[in-house]
Amino acid sequence: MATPTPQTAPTGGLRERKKQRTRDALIRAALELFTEQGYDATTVDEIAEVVDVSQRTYFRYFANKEDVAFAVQEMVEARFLEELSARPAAEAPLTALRSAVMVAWDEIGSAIESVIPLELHMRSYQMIESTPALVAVHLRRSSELEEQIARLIARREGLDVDTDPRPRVLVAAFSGVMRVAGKVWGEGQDCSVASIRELTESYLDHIGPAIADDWRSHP
Amino acid sequence: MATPTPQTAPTGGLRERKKQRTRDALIRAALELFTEQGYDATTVDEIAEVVDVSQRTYFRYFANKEDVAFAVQEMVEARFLEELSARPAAEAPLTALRSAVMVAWDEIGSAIESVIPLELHMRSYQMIESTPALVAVHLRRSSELEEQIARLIARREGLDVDTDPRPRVLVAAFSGVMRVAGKVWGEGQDCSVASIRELTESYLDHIGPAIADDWRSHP
DNA sequence: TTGTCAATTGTCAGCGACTGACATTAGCCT
DNA sequence: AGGCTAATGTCAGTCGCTGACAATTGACAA
Repeated sequence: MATPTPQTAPTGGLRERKKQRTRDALIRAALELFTEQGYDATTVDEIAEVVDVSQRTYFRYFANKEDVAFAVQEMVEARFLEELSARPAAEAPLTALRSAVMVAWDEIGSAIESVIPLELHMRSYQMIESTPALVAVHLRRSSELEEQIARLIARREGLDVDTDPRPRVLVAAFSGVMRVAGKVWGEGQDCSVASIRELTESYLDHIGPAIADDWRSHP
Repeated sequence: MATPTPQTAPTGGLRERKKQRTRDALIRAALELFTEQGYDATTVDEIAEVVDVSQRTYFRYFANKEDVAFAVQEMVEARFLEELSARPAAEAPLTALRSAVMVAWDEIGSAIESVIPLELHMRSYQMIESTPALVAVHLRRSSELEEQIARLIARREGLDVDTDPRPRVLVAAFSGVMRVAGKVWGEGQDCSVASIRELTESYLDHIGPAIADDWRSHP
């Protein structure tokens, strides 16, 4: 109580660095095992053994077996939110979302590399999309992110999310499209960053026309 | 091999009726326990005990603890798909989706009552929305439904889902909006069927305007 | 009715995810 | 060096879930 708020050493301590290393090692080991032998065929004990820690320690870093698969995604999402907050207020909502995604895709690469090889991350993404248990978690996480995005958009436009349905509706539509783009990408061959960037861009361009009623007159 | 395909009695057998009764009893018991004490606080053994069957038998009817919570939803979804297939080809895609939802909402009530009280189903829906593990499963199920809907829409319009992105994009946007409507309803007070019907209708009306760029000029 | 066949269920053993409790180790700070 | 506390290991136990095998029970023909 009387301590000057020591607060677990800001950054410099050996302890902190060691913890970070263990965490990164767990992520790397987990993703490697998941992508090689499959998620279900991998046990938490295996992951812990590779990193040479006890199973109990794994569960002190990650709440469950699934969470470790999304540790990198979490970084990406945080990056996207930052980018969205930084978009000029003059941009229309959908435009701001689109721009933020594009900028984020260009910048996250290096951030990811600091934890795991980018190629491993790409393979992990596809692994998630083809593992029912992880698809479910991924969707839930996405919907939580949507709520945050909706609130950001509402703030930009000076609206209240609980009164005006447009922020949530727009974000719901936007996210749905993003998800489909990611899914289609995962099913395709080209697993490069450029590929998903293009696909995303193309799909976002279709959102307007798809809502319009007369598909037959605009083929 | 030489048998004239007996195939587990079409409908009339005592065996079939008994199975159906057990299944319904499991659903009812599970939903009652889930809504009363919470999903996590309920064990599969408890559910089985109420129905007076072994835990093993429960798992012969449902693949896991989560599935039983969505047994009724499954009926509703099947009903919606039927309704959508029956919409006249002249209707525009988004219009057909909207109409199918509305008609489905008006008709499923009685079908649900044949298994569990409608009020229990409504409470279950809110229970699902407030249980992270179930939210995840719900979203995954929804996304699988989306794929089916997209293919239906594509067929209506004579398109190929793998070539033309519009069916999936539209359905993604549509489903996102539906989900938000359901979520907002779950958080509100009025848990009647009429209430969710109206909310859905209203939210679907906003999808067009929300995509448009100039929110500030149309408050 | 009775006996045979197949479907349903119960029992049991066991794995893997996860958690609380407590002992042990190891960075940190004076 | 020595005490403090955070991080880790160990252990026991619960719960979800599954395979294997035995017991029961409806279905159907002789």
